[in-house]
Amino acid sequence: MLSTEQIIGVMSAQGLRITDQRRSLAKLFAERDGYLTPKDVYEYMCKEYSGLSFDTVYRNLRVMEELGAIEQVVFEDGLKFRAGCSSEGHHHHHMICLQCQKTYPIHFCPMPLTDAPEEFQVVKHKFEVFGYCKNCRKDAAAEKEQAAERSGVN
Amino acid sequence: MLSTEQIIGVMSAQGLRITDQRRSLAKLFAERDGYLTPKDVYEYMCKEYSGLSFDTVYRNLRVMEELGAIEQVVFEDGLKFRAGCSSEGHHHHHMICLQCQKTYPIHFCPMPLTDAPEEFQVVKHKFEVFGYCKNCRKDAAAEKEQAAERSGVN
DNA sequence: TTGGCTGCAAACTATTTGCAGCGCT
DNA sequence: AGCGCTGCAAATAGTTTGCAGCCAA
Repeated sequence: MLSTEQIIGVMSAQGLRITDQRRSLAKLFAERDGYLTPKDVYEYMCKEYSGLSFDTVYRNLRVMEELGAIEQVVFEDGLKFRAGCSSEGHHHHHMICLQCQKTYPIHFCPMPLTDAPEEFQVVKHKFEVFGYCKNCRKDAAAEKEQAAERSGVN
Repeated sequence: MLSTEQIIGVMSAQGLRITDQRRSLAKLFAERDGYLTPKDVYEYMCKEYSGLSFDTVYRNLRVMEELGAIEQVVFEDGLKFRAGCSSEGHHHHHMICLQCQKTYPIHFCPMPLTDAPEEFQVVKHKFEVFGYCKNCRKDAAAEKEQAAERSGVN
C-alpha cells in the first residue's frame, strides 16, 4: 500500500498543490488499511484540521481518485475509499472485514477458470469476499454471547 | 426466472393487494431479464399507467425486494433491480452486459477454491463479470467503426 | 366497509457547483 | 504575483416520509 509520502508524491507530481488538508488526507489513507466513507474521512480530518468543510473532502477524494492515489469502491451502504493498492504489482482481489473494514489480499483470481458463454466479451470483473477477520471474529463472538445472555435473562 | 404470475403470486400470498401498478411492475420484471434502474421502471410504467408517481415506484420496489419477488444490486451508477433468480435452485453468479444490462448465469463459483487467510470467517461473496454480450458486441464494434471513421475524416 | 395503496408535497441524505477570498508555489 | 484551493451557501440527484383520499378485498 502507498505511504504518506508516496501519496503526496503522486499528487505533487501531477501538479497539485500540497495543502494542510491534503497532507492530512494522505496521512489518514496511509495509516489505515481499510475502507473509509467520506464521513469517516471528514470526522478524522476535523480533529487534525478544524474549520474543514465537507466539500473539500469530496473534492479531494475525487481528485485523488482520478490521479490514482486512492481507490474507490461502491458498497451497499455507499461509496468508500482506500489507499491505492492495485499499483502494488499483480492483479488481486480482497477479503473485506464487515466489522473493521480492513482488507486482506486474495491472490487467486477466478477469471481464468471462468467460461464466457455465448461469445460474451469480458471487460472487467469483481470478486469480493466479506466476513470477519481474526480480530473481529472474537469481538463478534463476544457480542453474540452478550446478546444471548440478555435475551436469556429477559 | 419468475413469471408475471409467479411474481403476483408471491405478492398476493404475503397479503399484498394487487393493484394495476403492481401488476404492471410484475409484467415488466417478468419480460426483461436484465437489471433496471428505478428510473427505467418509472419510464416503462408511465406508458402503461399514466399519472404514476415516483414514490410509488420506490415503495413497490422496496416491498417487492423485501418479499423476495425481485432482487436488488448496487452498481457504480446506482441501485438496480431484476426479477428474482436465486430462487431458481443452485447458487450462481452473473455475467452482465454493459450495454443492454442482460445477465447470463455463471454456474462456476470461485469460493470453494479460495483460501481464507488468517482465520477469516467468510460470510458472503460477490463475483460479477462485466462485458458485452453476443448482440451488443456487434453494436459496440459498429459504433467503434463509426467513431473511427468520424475521427479519421476530421 | 376498511385498511392498505397512491399521489402530492415536503423532508432528507449524499454529492456537486458557483463564487469570492486565502495561500501554496 | 498568480492561479489553484478552500469555505460558504445554494443547487442537484436520489430516495424517503406524512397525509388525505381512493380502491382492492
